[in-house]
This record gives sequence, structure tokens and C-alpha cells, in this order.
Amino acid sequence: MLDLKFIREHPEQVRRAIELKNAPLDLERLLALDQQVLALKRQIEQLQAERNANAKAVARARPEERAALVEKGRAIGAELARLEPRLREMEAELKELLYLTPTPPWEGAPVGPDDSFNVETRVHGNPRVFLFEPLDHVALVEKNGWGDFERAAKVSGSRSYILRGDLMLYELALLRFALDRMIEAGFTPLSVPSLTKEEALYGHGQFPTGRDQVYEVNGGEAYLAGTAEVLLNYLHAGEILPEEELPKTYCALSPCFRSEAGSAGKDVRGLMRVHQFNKVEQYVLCRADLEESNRWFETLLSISEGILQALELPYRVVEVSTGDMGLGKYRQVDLEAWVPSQNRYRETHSCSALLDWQARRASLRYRDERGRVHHAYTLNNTALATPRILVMLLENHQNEDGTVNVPKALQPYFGKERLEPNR
RNA sequence: GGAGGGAUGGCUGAGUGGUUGAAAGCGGCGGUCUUGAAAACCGUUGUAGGCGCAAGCCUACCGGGGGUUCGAAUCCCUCUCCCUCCGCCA
Repeated sequence: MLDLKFIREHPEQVRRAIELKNAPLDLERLLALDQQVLALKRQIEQLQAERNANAKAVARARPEERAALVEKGRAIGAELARLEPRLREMEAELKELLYLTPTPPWEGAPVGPDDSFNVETRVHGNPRVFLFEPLDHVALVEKNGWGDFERAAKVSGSRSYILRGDLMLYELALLRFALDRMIEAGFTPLSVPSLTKEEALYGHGQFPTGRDQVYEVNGGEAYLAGTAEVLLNYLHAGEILPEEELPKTYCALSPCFRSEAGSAGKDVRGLMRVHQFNKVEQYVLCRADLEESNRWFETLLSISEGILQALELPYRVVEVSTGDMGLGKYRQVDLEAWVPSQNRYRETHSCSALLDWQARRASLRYRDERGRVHHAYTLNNTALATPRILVMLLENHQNEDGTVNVPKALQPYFGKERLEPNR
């Protein structure tokens, strides 16, 4: 969400951002509505001032003057009662439009409407050359008894999974490993709920545009968060933090839920795209300073790269295009790890800087040393998400006999050098 | 699930229809005093929006929303959250 004043004063920049981001927003409607709201508000405030003055006059009035003043107050009240509902409606519509305002993307972002315009900026490691016919991750899981997709579907429907034996333990090891990397980097580990209120989803940016991706609980009483970012971003909602308390650097482990509406037919098999998964998320709330935000962006990205390197996975770095990055983002870089069975890289991490777009929605503010109040900047990135990362780990580290090697860095967490078949 | 009690400014807390955006205390900030500090004393100290070159003025906000009234922190309705007791329970 952009500052209304900024929109008024820089409509051309906003128009450009709408174009670049393909934002579903009618800027002319927003600007016109803004003017109407301002005019009506002025009128109403004028009437309120009159009403207040009149009410005070009633209190002081001599008995013979009262009736006339009360009558005047009644007239003002009637006029207000006529105007106020209109203002409420107009403000509600204005707010809906404001929720659709996009952050202008950074000048380095590739320009284009979709992910086909994303640009690979760097590759790390080489895809492994197999001296045997490698299996895909579903075959590996089935061969070793490391999971049960059929029964998962019976119990929970499509896009669900059951992990078993070593693979189940491997997931736990991975999550704990990722948390330790975050803690080493100075982040505060949190466990947060997955149940979320509607406001938090608006504050995050998931609502209103991504509503169809979210599971609703009890007819809208709550929602299941698709990422801990939703919760982390609402932790300090409405607060004004002292500047000394910034940056807030959090990492959280949480179950994540996604309806995957619209991705029917894509990645329906296995662990690639599931309705419920676990994720360690990185989140930063910092001062409204572009340089600081840029530094954090690099930090978040390098933490994730460090994790992929420790997992000994070949990956590439992708600069996400303006049309693919989402309304709120200033910059987005994805990390994609190699998937041998698909002969391509698939996303494992998504690093984003949103400037004050989320902070305005959730009212995340801080007070500087001069006493002035600012909206903060927010950033986030995946630290590690399972089970998708298991796809890459199983396929890349498989042996000819179907066992799977555990990267050195994970061995202390897993306790063994390889995953062995479940008997 | 049942019964009851609450929600006021950074914090504690007064305030049940009329100059109350809100007493008082604490805290914060500035100053006086002091070699320095403490204490004491004086001043100051919410957010958002609008108007104005500015000084400043206006409006809204006492958990959220709605209502009654000339006038609401105060009365009514509703929702949310918190606390106590009972029941159930990982």
C-alpha cells in the first residue's frame, strides 16, 4: 500500500508501477475518489465543528434560548446523518483501491509481465552427472518406504504426503539445522500460530488479491497462513517502536497452508507442491532506509545461499521480473535448486524487499531520535521449506542402490551418513 | 460449554451525559541548581487527517463497530480480547 499523499503528488510514478506490475488498479478512479473523499470530509468536519460549538452553547444557554439551539443542533445532526454514510462508503472503496497500489520496483528488475522474463544472474555448483539411471524422488520414496502418498491421499486428499522412517527424521533434522543457521546469524527464533486473523492477511498483502490461495476456517472465523511471514509481519502491528529497537530480526518455524487454487495439474505428484508444509522463515523489520534495506536483502540472500551450499545442492540465482514479483515488492530474488528428474532448477527460496508497503498496511512504525514517526521497511526470505527441499536432497544425493547420502553439515543433526530403507 | 468481572494516553490509574484529548502519579524530554551526578523545583510530553507561508486553527480517536442524544470516555446494542471460578481436555 502506498502513501495517499505520494500517490497524489506522483501519479506518473504510480501509473508506471501499475504498468510494470500489471496491477489490477484503476488509478483514475482512485484519484477521483480521493478528491471526493477530501471534499466530503471537509464538509463533514465543518458541520461537526458547528455541532460541537452549538452543544456547548446549549449547556450555557438561558432556558428561553435552549429550544432554538437544540433545534439547530437537531438540524445539524440530520445533515450529518445524511452525509456520513456516504463518506463511509467512499472511504471503504478508497481503502480497497489503496490495497491494490503497487510498490514501484527497483530499476534493476527485469521488465516483463511474467516469470518468463525472470533473469538468471548466477549459477552455483554443477548439476551432477549420474553414472547410473537416477530415480525421481517419488520412486526413491516408494522404493525405500520413506513415505506413503496413496494413504496420505486417502486420509487427506490430493497434494498431501506422509513421511516415514529416515525421511521423517531427516525433515526434522533439516528444520533444526536451518533454525540454527538463523540463530547464528543473530535472528530471534519464534514459533508462531498458523491460524490467522483477516487483518493480518491484509497487513501482509495476501488479502485481498490472493484470497483464493488461503484456507478459511469456520466460515471466516480464522484463516490458515500460507507462511509465517503473515504472523511475523503482524507482531508489531499498530505499534510505534523506539528506533533503538530496530532492526527486529526474526525467524519462525511454522506449518504453512496453501490451497494451490489455479495450479491444478502442476506438480501433482510427490513432495513438490503440497497443501501443507513446514517452513523456517526469515523476517526483518528495519528503519525506512533504502541502503539499510539493501544490506539486509543481501544478508537474507546470503543466509539462504549458505544453507543451499551446506546442503550441497547446485542452484541458480534468479532476478524476478516486475510482472512476476507481486504488488508490494521492491525487489525479489529467487533461489532455485537443481532437480535431476526434471532436468531444471526449481524454486526453493524467495527473497523479498517490500520497503514500507507492508508496514503501511499493518501500521508498523518507529520513532526516530527527533521524535518523528515513520513507517518501517520489511524484508523476508525462506530459510528452508520442507518437504520441497527433500525433492532436491533425495534426487541429487542418491546412490545407485537407492540410499541417499546426507550432506556433511547435516550429519550431526541427522546422526547418520545416509538415509536407509525403512523395513 | 456455564457463571461473573474487565479493556482509558509509554506505564499505573481517576473519571457514569455538558469547555475532559481526558485528573493524579510514574516514566521520557528540556531547563534551573550542582565541580559532576542525585534530589528538589519549573516547563514539556499521544496518533491520524484537513486548512495555513507561518504562528496556529479545525476534525476524529478513551478495545472494534453500530445506536440514543442538541451534546457520549460516560447510556444502549453488538463483536473482539483479557482475568476469576466451574466443567471438559492434548
